[in-house]
Amino acid sequence: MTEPVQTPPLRFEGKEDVFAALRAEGFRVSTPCRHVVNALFASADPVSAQQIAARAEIPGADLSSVYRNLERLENLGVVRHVHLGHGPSLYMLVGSGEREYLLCERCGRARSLDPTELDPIRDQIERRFGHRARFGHFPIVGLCAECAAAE
Amino acid sequence: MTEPVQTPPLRFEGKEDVFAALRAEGFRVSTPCRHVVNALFASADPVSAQQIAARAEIPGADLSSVYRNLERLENLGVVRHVHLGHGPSLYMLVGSGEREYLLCERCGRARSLDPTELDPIRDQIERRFGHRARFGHFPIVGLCAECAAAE
DNA sequence: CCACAACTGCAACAGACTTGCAAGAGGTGG
DNA sequence: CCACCTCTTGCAAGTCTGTTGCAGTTGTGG
Repeated sequence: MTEPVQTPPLRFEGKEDVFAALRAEGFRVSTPCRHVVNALFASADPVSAQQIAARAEIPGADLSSVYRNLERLENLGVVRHVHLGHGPSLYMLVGSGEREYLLCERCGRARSLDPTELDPIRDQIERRFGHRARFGHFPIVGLCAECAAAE
Repeated sequence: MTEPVQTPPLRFEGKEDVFAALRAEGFRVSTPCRHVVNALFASADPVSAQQIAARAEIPGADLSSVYRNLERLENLGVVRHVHLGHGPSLYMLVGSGEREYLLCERCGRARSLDPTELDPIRDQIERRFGHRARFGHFPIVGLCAECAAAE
């Protein structure tokens, strides 16, 4: 009925791992589900639910099913979404373990980082302001090197 | 017709400065406009358009007018808005000059900073990743000291 | 291959804006 | 101080993103 709570630290090397994890939790691997997972594995950049639904692969993919599958995958720890301010949420694979992101507000590309890479920055912010930054859910928005050069 | 492009580096010490700036740009200072400016000056924390419209001060304040005024004020450089992920955009006074914000995703409070305070952090990010972070439009989201302690 | 709960697809709904337009009201010139 | 002109308003309708209810369909364990 409701989604299960949390996942053990799983690793997802490929689609089959994701499907296996879903089945292990009692979820079913349906056609729309496969479609969403395929879309996520097919794109290096974060994608919106609209973009997933619009893929040629399955013409009649229903948006609500896409959202429901994304939500499930997010609960499973396979997917994360970020908010770029305006526009829809963008979904991306977490891969294995926690990731944090530098998001370019111009080209929309996300650069994935190991959280330890941002620890010095997080520490510096906490030391100075007592604010514990969480870049996992809300990435560091700005301009990537290319877009900054093009400004 | 359309909003003018950008503003010179103005300082807004109080409501009257804002009204004067509006008039100087050819805009009119109407009742809903005053209402929005009053609401912004009355609140230390960022507020949503809904909250502004709902103020007791003027019962029949129309949401679309609030949005239109906020947009104008933002073009004028008086107001900035931030996205807390879910929920509506939150609007706040820029005050004088640029500001950057630490936003608590739990209590919604924004801590206003002088941009120079974040320069070391911005520099460190740029040095390591070539990513030019812009915290003005999208603040650093995380937990403020109190909420972090309560976790 | 069966049964049955987990999904799907559809349609309606919700929240946050946005837009079109006729009516109304700042404010400036006379 | 009044008239006029244009900027603004208020309302209604529309858009966009996402959510929910429900009847029908379909994976899956047995």
